[in-house]
Amino acid sequence: MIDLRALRDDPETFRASQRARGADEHLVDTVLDLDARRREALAAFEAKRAEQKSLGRLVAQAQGEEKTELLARTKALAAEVKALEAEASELAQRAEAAAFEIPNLVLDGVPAGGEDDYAVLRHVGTPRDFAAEGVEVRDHLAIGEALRAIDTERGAKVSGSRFYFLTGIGARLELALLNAAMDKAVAAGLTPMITPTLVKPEAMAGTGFLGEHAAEVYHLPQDDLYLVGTSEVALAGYHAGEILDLSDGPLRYAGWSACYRREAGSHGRDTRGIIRVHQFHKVEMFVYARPEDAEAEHERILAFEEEMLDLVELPYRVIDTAAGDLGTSAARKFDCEAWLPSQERWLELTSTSNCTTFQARRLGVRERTEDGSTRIVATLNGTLATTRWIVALLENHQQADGSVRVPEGLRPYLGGLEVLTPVA
RNA sequence: GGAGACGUCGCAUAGUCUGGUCUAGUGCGCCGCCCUGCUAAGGCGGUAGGGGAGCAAUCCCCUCGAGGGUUCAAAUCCCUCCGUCUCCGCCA
Repeated sequence: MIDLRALRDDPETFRASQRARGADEHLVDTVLDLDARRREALAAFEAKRAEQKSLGRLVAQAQGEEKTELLARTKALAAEVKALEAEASELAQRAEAAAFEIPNLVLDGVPAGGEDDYAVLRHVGTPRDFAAEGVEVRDHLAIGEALRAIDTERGAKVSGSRFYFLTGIGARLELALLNAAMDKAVAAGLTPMITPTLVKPEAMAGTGFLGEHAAEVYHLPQDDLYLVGTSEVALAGYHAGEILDLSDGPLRYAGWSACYRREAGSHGRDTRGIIRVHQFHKVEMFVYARPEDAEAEHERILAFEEEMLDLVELPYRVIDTAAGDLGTSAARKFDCEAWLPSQERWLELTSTSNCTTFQARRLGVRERTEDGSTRIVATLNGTLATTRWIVALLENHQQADGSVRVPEGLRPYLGGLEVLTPVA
């Protein structure tokens, strides 16, 4: 939810933001108009309501004929009040619905344009030259099957396409990655959390996932609950409706959860292996910060992600996502993409969004300021590890003999194992 | 799954039966001031959130778990939902 008062004060900034996203800028004027009408209707209702209340007080004290007469007046008033209230609340709903359509205001410096208009901020590490090494590149599924680590056939048998089993060393590898991520989070001062994966509509809507991406989300109609696509949803809802004390710095969490995605719009994309699946695990960072600290905190989260990528020794690049490719809630987003040797392209492994006050406004998360008043906080999120990392790990560390080298940072989580060897 | 009790402005509690000076009282906590060698005690005052109008002082509206309803008028009566607790059943 955008800041209506800010939109009223400076609509041009919002129009510019809409243009950068390739979204409809006239929506701003629709909201402006509805908001003006809403306030007008509200003032009319409130004036009439005040009259009704003061008259009501007289009724309580009056006796006999005077009372009868007052009752007649106040009875007529009641009908007017009811009508004005209905009008005001209808306009309030329409204004809010329109305001909900406007995605978050993009930050200065975010590249304009769509999916392909990202800016590459830097490259870290160098992809291996497999040809020079004499290694015939195999993709993660071929490697994973040889290691008896990934079983997509039985995943499909049990649950359908885009499901899989991680077996043996595959299961251990995922646990190793996620445990390493959790340890990293704890060392960095984040509070580890294991979160619900079924949430109420309010939590889902509050994080902005029921807008244009509603088709991506699993819904259980019998219980009106949603399966989360990320623990961000639960962690954002965690402090919903609360007034926080951020005087000792931001509140930083790391949520471990299963994630569920329908992948409704991605038929035919990444159908092989476990790159794009319906269910996976993730350790997600989530931060509540003061609005003026949000950009610094965003850099901090990005730094944690990069440290994690360094730990597993993956070559990657960092991109600054273009406005049109931002989620509804995000004002800026940095992705880290690891090199995928089998396809010779970059694969998103982490994504960190600065949602400024957009999510917190919907969810009613505020802080108590020095002067005793309250104001909306900023929220940020970022990936620390997911099941998908296994893909990049297997491919980048594969060796000529079909084995896979375990990066040193991960060895303590695999009982010191240095090499994953194919099962004969 | 069944039966019952409960949900009030940070915390605790009054108010609900019997609708109207409830414009939600009181205690604790917190903040300011006074008193006072210091501290404690005591005294006085202030202490929820959201929204609207206004240059401002200020005024008004909404919120007593949430949403509806009845009524001239709802914390109070009725309905639905959510949550907490107790007991029973069922399952671990």
